[in-house]
Amino acid sequence: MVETTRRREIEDVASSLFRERGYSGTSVRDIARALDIQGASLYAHVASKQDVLWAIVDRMATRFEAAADAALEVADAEPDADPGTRLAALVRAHVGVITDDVERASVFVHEWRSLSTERRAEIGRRRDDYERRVRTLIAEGSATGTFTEVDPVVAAAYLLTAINGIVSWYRPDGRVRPETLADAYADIALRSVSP
Amino acid sequence: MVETTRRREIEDVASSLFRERGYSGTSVRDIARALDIQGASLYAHVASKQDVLWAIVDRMATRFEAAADAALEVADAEPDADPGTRLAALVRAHVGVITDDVERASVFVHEWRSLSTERRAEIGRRRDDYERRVRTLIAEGSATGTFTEVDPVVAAAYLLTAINGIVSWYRPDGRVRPETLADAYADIALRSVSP
DNA sequence: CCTACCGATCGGTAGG
DNA sequence: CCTACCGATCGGTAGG
Repeated sequence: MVETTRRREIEDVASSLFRERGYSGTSVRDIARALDIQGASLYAHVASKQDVLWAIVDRMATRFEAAADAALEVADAEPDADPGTRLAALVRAHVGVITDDVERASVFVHEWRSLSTERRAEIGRRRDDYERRVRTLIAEGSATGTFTEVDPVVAAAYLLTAINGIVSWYRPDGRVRPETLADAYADIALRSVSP
Repeated sequence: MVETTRRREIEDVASSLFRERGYSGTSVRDIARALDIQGASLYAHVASKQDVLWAIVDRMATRFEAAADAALEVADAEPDADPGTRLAALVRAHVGVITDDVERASVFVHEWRSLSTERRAEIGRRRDDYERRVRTLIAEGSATGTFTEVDPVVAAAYLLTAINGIVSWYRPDGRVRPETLADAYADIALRSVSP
């Protein structure tokens, strides 16, 4: 599957450039240059610049969804599963997806606005669904007294923008280890809704 | 000062477009069209597209700095000034600057990367200074036992990305009132570092 | 603030 | 994956 690895290389390079300069600020030639091929040659592998963006964003959306599903499933399997455990598991999973691939994660967080109208709408829906899960989780914790009384909409916005904000500063070769970060963020998040 | 108001109109329109489509995704003609003038006519008022971006970003940087200064000064004047009061005041001030002008704030948060090398470096320094103040505040609270023991770097990153994240979802005509938001955010922020 | 215009670059296609 | 090429648009200038 030469085709597949080349596509992946293109996505890697594009993610990195999109993160640095944005989708509009990155030309097809920029991507090609990073791969040591001619601009027009890129079209042997992709249909359009837009398709590259879509591949990155769609893949990451799926990854976030899957990670949340898996984390909540595990958390629910534990005998002492409460909203706190669930929220911590969700945060840890979300942070893990980001640190595992900051470049694509950054494109997902910031560049989905450059998607074509329909694709943008789809991602908008999926983001809404995801955010709704977080809100529900917080609302449940609030209702049972595990969490303090907060506006779930505001608290979820605070939480999600904080976590997604990792894409703006995290570097894999930096001082902060992924595991440490996941723990610290789960900790802060939990404390921020504690009574 | 006709010149000044026209410049302000240009900045208003540019902020709105830069927020929606990004600096690279916005053309000089887009800005001109929103003002009902010809693309080239814009150059009667501004030297370059880059200068418009700089005007917006520089103005907002100054506003954030001034708001933080004022808030901390007031907080320190109170007899029971402790790190908690100071942090709450800082958060409220920061949120206030954002809700007061989400469009420019959004450009400040997201588009400063499109600044020319030197200007980008200057804003980088000023952002670092600002972030350092937040870290110090958190570290002081940690040391005196007002706050829990946290990594000030990680906690400050969490806090600042959460607050700046307001630019990604806040709408002046939305459900959430600016004052309510400032209170709620100060509350969550304080709780997130409480023992 | 306008018209007329500039060279450079854009995303993408044709045809190998 | 390359060369050659396309029309459209880019930021910006000259000269009123």
